[in-house]
Amino acid sequence: MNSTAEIPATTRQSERLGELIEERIVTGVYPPGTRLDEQELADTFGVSRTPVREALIQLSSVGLIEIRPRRGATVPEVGADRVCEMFEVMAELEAMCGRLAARRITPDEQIALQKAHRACEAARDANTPDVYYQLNEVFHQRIYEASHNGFLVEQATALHRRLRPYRRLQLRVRNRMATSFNEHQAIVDAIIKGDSDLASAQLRAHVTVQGERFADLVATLRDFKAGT
Amino acid sequence: MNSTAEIPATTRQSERLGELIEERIVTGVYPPGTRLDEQELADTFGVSRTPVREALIQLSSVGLIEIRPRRGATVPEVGADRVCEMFEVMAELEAMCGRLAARRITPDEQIALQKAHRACEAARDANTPDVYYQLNEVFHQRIYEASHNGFLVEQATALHRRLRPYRRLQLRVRNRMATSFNEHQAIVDAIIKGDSDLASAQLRAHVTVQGERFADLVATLRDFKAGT
DNA sequence: AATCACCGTTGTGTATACAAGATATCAAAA
DNA sequence: TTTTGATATCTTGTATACACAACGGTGATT
Repeated sequence: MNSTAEIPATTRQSERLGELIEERIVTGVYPPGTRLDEQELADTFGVSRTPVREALIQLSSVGLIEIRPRRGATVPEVGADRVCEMFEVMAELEAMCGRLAARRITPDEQIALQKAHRACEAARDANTPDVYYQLNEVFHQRIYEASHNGFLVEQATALHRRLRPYRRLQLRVRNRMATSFNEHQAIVDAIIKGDSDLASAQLRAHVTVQGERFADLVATLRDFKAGT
Repeated sequence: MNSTAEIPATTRQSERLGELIEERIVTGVYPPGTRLDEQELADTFGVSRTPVREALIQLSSVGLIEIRPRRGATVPEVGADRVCEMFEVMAELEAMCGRLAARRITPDEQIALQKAHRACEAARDANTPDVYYQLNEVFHQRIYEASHNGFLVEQATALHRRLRPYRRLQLRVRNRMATSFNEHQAIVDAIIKGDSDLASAQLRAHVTVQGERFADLVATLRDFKAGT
């Protein structure tokens, strides 16, 4: 598909380390509030402190961890309100992707988009939330690409990645797959039709509900906690 | 103004180094295509290679430089189309700020915004483009803050910073200050009025013209080059 | 004469050593 | 008993040393 596939075959350990640590953060192995000791990480991964430091600095500048001078790195307690803010921005980025995609999508990309969409449908019918979750990412990625704005694709992808753990929480919400798929359908229709305003609005709403669902979930958890 | 002013008084040399190098990149001291030799930078700033490397990695993950494994860091040739893409995204981010600001701005922030606006007016009347340029940044920052979305503020500020050198090119375009100020006026009116759609549209247009102006400038330069 | 291979140099990637600040512990005094 | 102060330890920040890959040049071979 993408003939400009770049396989840099990075020799930098710090890059690989960054991914490993990021993985452990988003999967909850290093929950919020965790102190990331450099020596400890170095021992864990069998390398020296140097690549670990480089990885931490990179993660820090992406916003995944916080580094306070002379006090080390910690996984930040991402406040629920913060996450909501991020969903708010995500909604707008996706809306922008949709708006541009409706105007710029090529025939090939239309096919790819519908293919991804039908794959989601299959996952819905099979009632396999995990698969649907995966395919959903592909679906959105297709829309990003159809915007024909490389910088936007990067930004949207990055934020999407960062929000992944919070989106994951909603996997098994009642009727989530069916609702999501119907929203996707409307989005695809709008894009194919070339209705940029509609596509934009649909996508914004689609993502915004996720943010609201997250807020609901947090509120529920808080009440639950308070109840005990 | 902001009582939560955080002055971390960073002890990390790499952080300061990052800013210094960034400064030199955006001001053209290290023009696109420059090879950034680690030892050379270390000597220049009187430190060892370690902090230099950390600074470079940070700049790399922000996208300001490119690091290819075993081949060192270079200042990328940011294609004109790439910059246009970034302006396109910037326009959308600013539009979002305006939309939210129109709904959420507080009385205090209204005052601050109008104050920044009047400062711009003074610079326009004094016909001092450099001052106007500075105050223009403050003006936009006020709008960001009025969106009451901290994450959005960060994203918008970061991209604004990154686009600064390209915006600077347009400083002395004919009537730029007067036009810009009039656009600002419309934006302020829309925000104060609470008309989020209008504020959003005005801001999007305001930034979009900057991107188009940049494109025009590039086209002109290309023609000029071809002519010689 | 042109091309390819080998070797030397240069510079990145990693490890270790050292310096300085921050935290923790323990003791002493209020 | 609590609080404060001093010291010890631990961790980060920086420098230096070493290993290895990439680039360039020179020489030999076709």
